[in-house]
Amino acid sequence: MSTPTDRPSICVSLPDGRELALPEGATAADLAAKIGPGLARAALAATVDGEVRDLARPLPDGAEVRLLTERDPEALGVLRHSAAHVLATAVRELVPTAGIGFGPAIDDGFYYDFDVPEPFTPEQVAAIEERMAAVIEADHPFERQVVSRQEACDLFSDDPLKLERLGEIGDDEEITVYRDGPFLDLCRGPHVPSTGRLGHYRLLSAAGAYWRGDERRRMLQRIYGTAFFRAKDLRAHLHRLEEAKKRDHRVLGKRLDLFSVQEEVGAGLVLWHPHGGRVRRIVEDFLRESLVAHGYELVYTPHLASEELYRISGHLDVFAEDMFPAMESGGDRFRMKPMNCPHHFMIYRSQVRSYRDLPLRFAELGTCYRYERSGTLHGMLRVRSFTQDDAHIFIREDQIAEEYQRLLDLGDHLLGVFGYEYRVALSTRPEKAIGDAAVYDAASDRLAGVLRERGLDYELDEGGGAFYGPKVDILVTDALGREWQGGTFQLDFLMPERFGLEYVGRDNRRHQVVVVHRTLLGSMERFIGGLIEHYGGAFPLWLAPVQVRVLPVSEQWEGSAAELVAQLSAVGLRVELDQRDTLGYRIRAAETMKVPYMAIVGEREAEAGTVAVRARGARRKQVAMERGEFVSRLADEVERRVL
RNA sequence: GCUCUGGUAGCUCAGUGGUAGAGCGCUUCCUUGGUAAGGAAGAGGUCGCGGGUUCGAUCCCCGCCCAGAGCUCCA
Repeated sequence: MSTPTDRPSICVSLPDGRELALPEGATAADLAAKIGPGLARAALAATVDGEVRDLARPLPDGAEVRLLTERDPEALGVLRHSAAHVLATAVRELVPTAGIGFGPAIDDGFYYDFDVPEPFTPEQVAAIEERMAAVIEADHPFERQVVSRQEACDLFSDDPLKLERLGEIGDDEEITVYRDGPFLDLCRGPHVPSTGRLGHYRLLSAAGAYWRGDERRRMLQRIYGTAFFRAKDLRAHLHRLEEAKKRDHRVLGKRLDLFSVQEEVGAGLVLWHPHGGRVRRIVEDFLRESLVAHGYELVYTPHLASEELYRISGHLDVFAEDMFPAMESGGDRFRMKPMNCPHHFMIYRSQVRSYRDLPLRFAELGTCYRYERSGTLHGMLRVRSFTQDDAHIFIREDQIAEEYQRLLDLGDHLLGVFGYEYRVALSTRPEKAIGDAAVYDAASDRLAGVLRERGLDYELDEGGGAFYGPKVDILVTDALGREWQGGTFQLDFLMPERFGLEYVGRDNRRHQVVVVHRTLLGSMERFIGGLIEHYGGAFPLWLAPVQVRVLPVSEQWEGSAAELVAQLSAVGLRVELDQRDTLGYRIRAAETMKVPYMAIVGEREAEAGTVAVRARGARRKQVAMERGEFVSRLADEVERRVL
């Protein structure tokens, strides 16, 4: 389409379907200006036919253009990537010899990797952050320039990291550099129009990171930061980080006396203290009860096995590094078990199974041992000895869909009780898959069908499945909005073959079973570590290690208080009598230990046969209650597992 | 495993080349207290472990162990 003017023009379309004519060479910024001065000020970047671009780039004729302001989620990534450049600008000004790695935007902010002789000190990071303010103040425009390979090589001749990256850019790709004031970077962009658009940012930490994420290569120094459009959002983010620190299960685990990890015992080996043990036992009891109700058989298997077992499973070849070394005894070699699967397979194999027996569901709270690398250990969340809520389900191929329905029912029930939101992901056949691709894909399709049927808006991870079968993952979101692995249901077509797991069909022939490996909570360690953070240590009544503290106002009322303790214990409540020091002191102690209820007994209560009930966090808003009513209310709250 | 930082009383931490301190907690005594710390006294330490330097090391140096942040890894 051409217009009868002497200036050639282009036409672009907007998200609302409107079309606008612009002079040839007009940029997205020009477009914004044409639409209105407000948008011209607010625009940060644009999507052009779906690709995010700088505002300053000329628009192609016929493009679909969407102008991005701080309201668009894509804009935040652009802002953060630009913040990374500002960070690098500041670093270069303070340390001119610093080599420049990569500086991407990430989920919660951005980072930049620098090649410097010494790690950054906290003082340096503070100085860099201050320097960034000057770069922003200067309001340098981000200038994009397309250069030839030779020009780029010349520009970055003293920066080997950039030259290496340059070498990887194909001849068919455009090489672009971006400049903001003194800083020039090899970068694909896009960026906000100028450094002045950065407002609310914070540098968070500095630590080593391998160049290209490869542990065989040199270590660079990475600085992490975050940036937002609004001060409020930055504040909220920093607050969330603070909150996460306060909820750290390692800190709470110590303060609430739940667990410890001690040098003399060994790294990654968790000791469950009595109160942690109570929480675990309650979770386990609830889990076992749910499993039995869902048709599982509970099995038990030893903590170690002959190495031969792992030779059959094939794990010895692939995962020997991650297993504890062998123990020799009487000429046999034994290993601490790194997983329960082979043991359960041996139980399955111990007799001839009929198609009528299937599905067969073996569940075990199975303790496993894996020699995780020292740097990966983390409180209860990454350990070397852990108890999986493991199960192996043996089914016929035609039972896949129904079994996954049951699994999702069970998962939904369990996670709901703990107050977790979750989402689901399906991982399908990777390149390296073994066996019949058609069988794999048919199974994936069936799983997808199940998820659709349940109305689940699942995420598809194409090619993310294991080489032996597709899987469905449950990803839970905790109270702070963080995501955890919340269960995985893994189909396996390989192990049945390796172990010869068969059933006799209606046709009186042997057929291979299909195995589902599944865990719902993961491991007791990881799950309860996660629960501690989810609840911030304030467990709901049904899980709380101590549910009630009875506090006599003075020694005089101890007898009456003891009667109440007996009444509460009689219905199975976990109750303590606290008779130390002053009442104020004991209230403070109960709050600190996050005990759900305080039951106070003084003259008034002793005489009236009542109790003054103060709930955790309720300050002075306490209520007087008949004792019987108090007991039955708590019993009911436990029974219904109120959150 | 790698880089950096750290390890002092049960906990949180201060401190020093001449064998060590606080607060909380614990024990005992006084107080019998009505809603987030009443008062006093006392006990409690191989200053992570092993070497080295030094007249002398908790402190300086080396190795190891453990922890933290990040990287890498996670059947």
